[in-house]
Amino acid sequence: MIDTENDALNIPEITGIPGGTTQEYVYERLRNAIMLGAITPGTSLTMRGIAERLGLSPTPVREAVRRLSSEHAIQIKDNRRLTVPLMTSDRFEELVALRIAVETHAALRALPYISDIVIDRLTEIDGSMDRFVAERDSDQLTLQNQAFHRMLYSVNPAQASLPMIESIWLQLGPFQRQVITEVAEYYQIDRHKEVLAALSARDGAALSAAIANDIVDGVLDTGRKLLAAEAGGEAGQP
Amino acid sequence: MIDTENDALNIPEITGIPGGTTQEYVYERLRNAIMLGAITPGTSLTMRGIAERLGLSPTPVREAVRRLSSEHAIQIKDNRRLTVPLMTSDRFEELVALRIAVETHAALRALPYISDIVIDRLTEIDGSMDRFVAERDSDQLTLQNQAFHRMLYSVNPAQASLPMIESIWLQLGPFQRQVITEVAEYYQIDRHKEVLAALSARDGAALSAAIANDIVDGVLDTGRKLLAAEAGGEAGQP
DNA sequence: AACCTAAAAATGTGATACCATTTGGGTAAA
DNA sequence: TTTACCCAAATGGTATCACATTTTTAGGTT
Repeated sequence: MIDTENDALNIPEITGIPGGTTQEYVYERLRNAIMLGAITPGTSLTMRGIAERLGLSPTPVREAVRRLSSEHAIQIKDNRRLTVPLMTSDRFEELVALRIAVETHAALRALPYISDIVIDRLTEIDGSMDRFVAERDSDQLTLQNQAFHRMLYSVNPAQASLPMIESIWLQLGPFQRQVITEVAEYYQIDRHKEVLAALSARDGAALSAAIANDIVDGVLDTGRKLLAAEAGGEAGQP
Repeated sequence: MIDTENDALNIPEITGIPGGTTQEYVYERLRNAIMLGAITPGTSLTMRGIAERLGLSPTPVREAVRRLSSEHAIQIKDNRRLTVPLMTSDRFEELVALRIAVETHAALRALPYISDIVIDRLTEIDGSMDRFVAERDSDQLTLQNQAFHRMLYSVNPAQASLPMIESIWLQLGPFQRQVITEVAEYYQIDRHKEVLAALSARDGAALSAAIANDIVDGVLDTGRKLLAAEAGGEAGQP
């Protein structure tokens, strides 16, 4: 019975959150597992199962699960079963549209605070992404891609939208990774370069368009293909 | 010592969440308290204090507090003290701008699904708001205003932005209520009527503008005045 | 053989107990 | 009077325990 959970939880150990609580550790570990697709959407888990698997008491696990549930990363079904929600075509389109809306907004709000130093750092991250593309390291690619966007939006000192953006990333998570894995070569048409150019020119309209293009090219198009393939090969939804 | 907490927690009893867990009850009750401004921003609370005040064990309280903390409705300071974050001018501007961005987006995504039945229901809610304006019942006014927006966005069956919108409401919460209380008469210039007109005409641009105007008139302008007054009379931030 | 039923195992939830850490206040010294 | 320090009280965190519900299994009935 718990064997299925064993399968779903063979997560790379978190490298060690320094002064964190156990509950934080569980949260980060589950979050990573979801992001990296280590928990196949649809498989059912139990809190006690996770606790036993991690050698912990149910208490901190329950808190972590509830947090993830309130971020819509985990579904608590009516019968006490936990699952990572399956992605449907409608939900996917909605999440991507929302991501574009919020991220272009965040980018525009960050633009007034952009400095050359920040542009340099962003360029650096973008450069490291090129290397990871060459090495086909999709985990690091995902990580650096997120770092790029996060740094851009965080330039705004009153930043309020980042938590929501991260929540969208999490919901799009298992998918986004799959997408990047399958079509890593796309990244050679690097939309981040357009973002950097728009930042240098302090051009809001161009920035907005570049962010939207980055999301569309990086997630939307390929995500649609994947969903279509899934629907063809195997029924994703009953 | 707990007297301060007593002061801050004289919350109207939740009218009874039917089959909910204790943790859910605490969450809803604290959430309401924050929304209605029953917890003065800045006053420090403790988990055990809240638990004792509510006659519960610390366990469900901690879970509820953590959830609220991850929604940025409660701040967990470094010294184990819980506070509702103080509103600053920058943060306020940022939250309102974000609210406009996300809510106009949500409205536009809902527009294709609008039916005459929905318009009727929205009109009904708007009518009840008029009555509450006359009665100066600002709590019900807040509630109905939220119901109006929530119903509009929920027409979209793949809705994904509502949780984020509610999170923004929560962060804006104590403030928003104060605003509505002070300037309830504003609502006679009813922007909701413009929203309804745009919906009837299935006019996206007009809808977007009407939602933005509703937020600007209802929150932004008066919120700015309030912040200015606070800054003048008493230092809100050191 | 199919279906209903009863017993047994397991699950989520909340209270309690225990521990390490922090806080606060009062005493002692300057 | 002020300042440094120390000890008791309180706090957050986790594990364990107890309980009500649910799920699963086994058995018996039609």
